[in-house]
Amino acid sequence: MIEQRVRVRFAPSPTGALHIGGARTAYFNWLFARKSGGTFVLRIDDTDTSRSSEASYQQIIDSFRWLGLSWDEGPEIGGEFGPYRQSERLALYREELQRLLAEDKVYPCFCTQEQLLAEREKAQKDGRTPHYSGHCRQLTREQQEYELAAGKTAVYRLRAPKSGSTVVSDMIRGEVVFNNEEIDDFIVWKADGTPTYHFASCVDDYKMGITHIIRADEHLSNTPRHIAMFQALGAPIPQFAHIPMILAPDRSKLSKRHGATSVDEYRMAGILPEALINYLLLLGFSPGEDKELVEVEQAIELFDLRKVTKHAAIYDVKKLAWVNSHYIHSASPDYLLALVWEAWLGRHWTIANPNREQLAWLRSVIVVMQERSHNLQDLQDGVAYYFSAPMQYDVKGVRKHFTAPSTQEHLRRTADILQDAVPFTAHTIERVFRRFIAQQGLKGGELIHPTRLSLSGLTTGPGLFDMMAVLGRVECRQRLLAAADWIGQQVELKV
RNA sequence: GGCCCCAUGGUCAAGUGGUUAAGACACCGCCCUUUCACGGCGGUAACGGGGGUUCAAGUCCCCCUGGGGUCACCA
Repeated sequence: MIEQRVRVRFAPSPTGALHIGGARTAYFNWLFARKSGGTFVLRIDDTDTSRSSEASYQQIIDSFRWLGLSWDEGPEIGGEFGPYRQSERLALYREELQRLLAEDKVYPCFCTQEQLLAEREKAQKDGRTPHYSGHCRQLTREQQEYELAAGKTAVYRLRAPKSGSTVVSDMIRGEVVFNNEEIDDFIVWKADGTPTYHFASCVDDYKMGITHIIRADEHLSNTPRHIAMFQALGAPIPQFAHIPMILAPDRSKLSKRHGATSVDEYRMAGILPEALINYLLLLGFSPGEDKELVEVEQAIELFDLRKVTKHAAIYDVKKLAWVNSHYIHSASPDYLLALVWEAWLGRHWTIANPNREQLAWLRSVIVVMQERSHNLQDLQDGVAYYFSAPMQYDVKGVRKHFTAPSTQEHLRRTADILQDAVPFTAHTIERVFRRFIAQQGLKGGELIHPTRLSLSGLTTGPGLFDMMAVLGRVECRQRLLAAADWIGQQVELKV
């Protein structure tokens, strides 16, 4: 037996954003291809022109690039089996349809939608599977010609096997047997002159030499249809692997009401692509050796389709958040700075072409904040006070740290002693601070907390002295005096 | 409704006839500490139910229950 080069594909339809379930399916395909030295094909299933849109096509492409899922053949880059958008392959489908028609493997059907609907409803009522009756299956060539000549519009159906059984050999589930009576003569060609998904997909898999079809569980029931389709086409039957679905926390199908469901939404929520792809790997697969944090390179090594679970997984945003914070913490400051750059620029926190010194300072803001950031948002919204003095002070903080009678005076004194910290580093600042605390007979927190609140307006944040070093002496002094003034005003207002 | 798939803690998930039933997230407690995080230590928590097979069943078989999918001129 000749060992065949692995060729897999992911075929999204551009009717919306790339779903995380789709992203995981794509990733598993990609991993399988990379691991086996095979080819990963990206194909766009846009036969449904009314629902497909250029915008969502673009969004899907962007999501793939963002996730780092590169394709070996597909839109934008081409390949020897192109084109890779089904809307551009119509002539090919038509050709295959003609062939199948000539071989009598497909036949025209003139039943109206009303007839079919009635049939279906009756079957439903009688407790039978709502299948096509086969009304037009018996039509002779002459009868077909007659109807066509009369100008009747036709759809085309596959002459599916009516007896025996079809065995789906699935790499994850083993052998799944379907009774062929369950497969009806499904439509392969619509009245509007375009192929259905089942037809286009199988023709493409055949023509593109796809060896393994790795797709979501929901297609398992469709597989005997596809096998019948491949047989009609005279195509080899690919290997199948149906991976379990991703469910919402209430075990229902994931939908908008469950929050973020698309790759794009996670990107906008400040999730790193490395984190999302890592989390996706953990859904339905266990890398083994108690590994949870697995980067792409290692994932390629560890991935094994046969070890994919059989049951659906519920996605857990908390764990995603944990994975994400790991990647945020271990990322290089420059990388993170690049990621927040646009946002910072938009807020005028930085300029388009900073000099070396300015860049170093921006980096220091990242450095001091990244350890306690869990996502990119934290690095965008949580760093405002480095760029401008706080507009207000945390209410609870004020009650707790600004109410002692001596606070106002302590803050002014602190502003003064900062002159002694030379150079102005976390180390020297702390030394000056500790000395002052000792002189005044204070407890550390009695000075540290009011200072933090004065400088950032917040009660939480990085180590105070690190934060002060980043802010700089002048800024610290101004903010401390401003806070002291503010406290003074509050006292007057009360009186 | 017919057919198909699935079933270990709240969630992800090891486990392939003999284990004190891993680990991670989350949660709780303690420690570290100027705050918040991080980190460290510890804890609560699971084989859906019922029948078999076997010396022995989370692991094999059957039934039930539950969940999911599919049966379109959507993909």
